[in-house]
Amino acid sequence: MFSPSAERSSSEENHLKAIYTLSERGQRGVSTTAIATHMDLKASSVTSMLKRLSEKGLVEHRPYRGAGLTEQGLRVATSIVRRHRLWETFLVTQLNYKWDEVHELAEQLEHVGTEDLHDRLDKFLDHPRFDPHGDPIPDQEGRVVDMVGAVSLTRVAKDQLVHIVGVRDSSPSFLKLLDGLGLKLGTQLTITRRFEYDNSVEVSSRFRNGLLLNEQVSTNLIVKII
Amino acid sequence: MFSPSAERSSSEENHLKAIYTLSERGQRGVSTTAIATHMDLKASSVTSMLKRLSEKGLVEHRPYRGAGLTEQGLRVATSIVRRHRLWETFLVTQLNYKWDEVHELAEQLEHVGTEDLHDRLDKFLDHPRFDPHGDPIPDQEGRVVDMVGAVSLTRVAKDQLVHIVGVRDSSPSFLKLLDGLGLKLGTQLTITRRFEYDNSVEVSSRFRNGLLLNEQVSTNLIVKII
DNA sequence: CCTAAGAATTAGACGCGGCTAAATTAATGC
DNA sequence: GCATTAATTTAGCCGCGTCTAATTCTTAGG
Repeated sequence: MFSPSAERSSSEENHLKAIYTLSERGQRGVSTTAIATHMDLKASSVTSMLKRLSEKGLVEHRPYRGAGLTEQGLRVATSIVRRHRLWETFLVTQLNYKWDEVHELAEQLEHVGTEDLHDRLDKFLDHPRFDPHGDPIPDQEGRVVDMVGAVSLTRVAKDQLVHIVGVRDSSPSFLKLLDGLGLKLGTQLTITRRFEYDNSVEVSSRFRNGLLLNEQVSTNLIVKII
Repeated sequence: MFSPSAERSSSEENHLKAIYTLSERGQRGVSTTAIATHMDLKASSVTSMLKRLSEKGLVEHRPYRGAGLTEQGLRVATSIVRRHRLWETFLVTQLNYKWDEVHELAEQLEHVGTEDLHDRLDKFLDHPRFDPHGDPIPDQEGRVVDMVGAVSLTRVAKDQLVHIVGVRDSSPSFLKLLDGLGLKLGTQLTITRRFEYDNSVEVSSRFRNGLLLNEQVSTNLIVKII
């Protein structure tokens, strides 16, 4: 019921991921050069890979005009991004790597094993919605927390009603802290006061008023305006 | 201070591992055919790899006479075995895989990343001495717990007299169970029957006959042939 | 001590995934 | 609307890691 799991090489998966990444900000039709630059390859190498991915039905390539992911290609790319972010989360939260040390490793681990492995890893990590860098982790169906309009709590104006959609720091200690404060995904709150002195904020939720959050905490809370 | 970490491919590492494995039971000088059979490759492929590994100083290859690991090759091979068994332990104890599902995955994971990653994984797992199959896990220096001939009870032949020298699972609940069964370090026993159905075994000790141990228990019992 | 069987190596091919250089197409400026 | 330039593709090469087929070495039997 999922990706036909036709054998894919690491390089193929990396190309799909690159197209995925580049088409997020940019428009449809990612240029060969853009992919090549992004992956530190020569354009000619990308062209031949696009041809192969096109034959596999993962990419739609109109020569000289750019490439985009097919429905199927999008599913694969999303899965790879998910794997990457899950491994980064694992490395940081379980193996005590620093957030800036994990990219290369995750880059390798993401190509190993089956979907099942990553579903188990996801479960083991308790279904994190954000990786250590604050990027959203797609779920099994490829859905991502809708980040449009999602910002760090520090960015929100006074009296604006928001709800928590994620955290930027998924360390157990931070999550434990939030737990202790009664803050969880979905909690609705408002900034009632801001203190310039240390950039701390006072927030109120339905359950609790006058909760003081220091800058570190508010920075790591991702919220969305309702 | 460790392996010069010259880039090694997965295939190179797998060849080293094969030579390592095959020279354990066998004598020095592993034949090309033995390696090829073990790895499901053609002999000619092995020959060319031996040549490459020889040039890298990891293998000593006397054409037509067989191959063996150099000092350096042995270090690398031991490291790969360590990585493999650590990943198997991780997959079983943390991701709830069954012991018979993890080999292929570990086979891939073992080639990823640095020594540091595996040292961290080792620490995370609390320095396990045995993998889920009861095979010993080499430490950072490549040393294996001094238990020549020590294996998981599951590996022991019927009617072979053994004694318990360790456990792989040192959780209170498991130790309590062993206590209840009258099994402790030093207890001598023999497998009297094996049941293919669920891989359980029936054992007899001096104090007790016809004790049925399920797979989980026998796997976690490390014994030594007397 | 010679030879035939079998093991091992060498020779030559191929696909992958990269590269360089040449050819081609699209786009831009005038 | 045409020429120049920039982007892209095509052609052809290379190393890795595999294979098959041909060749060479070792060895065991007689």
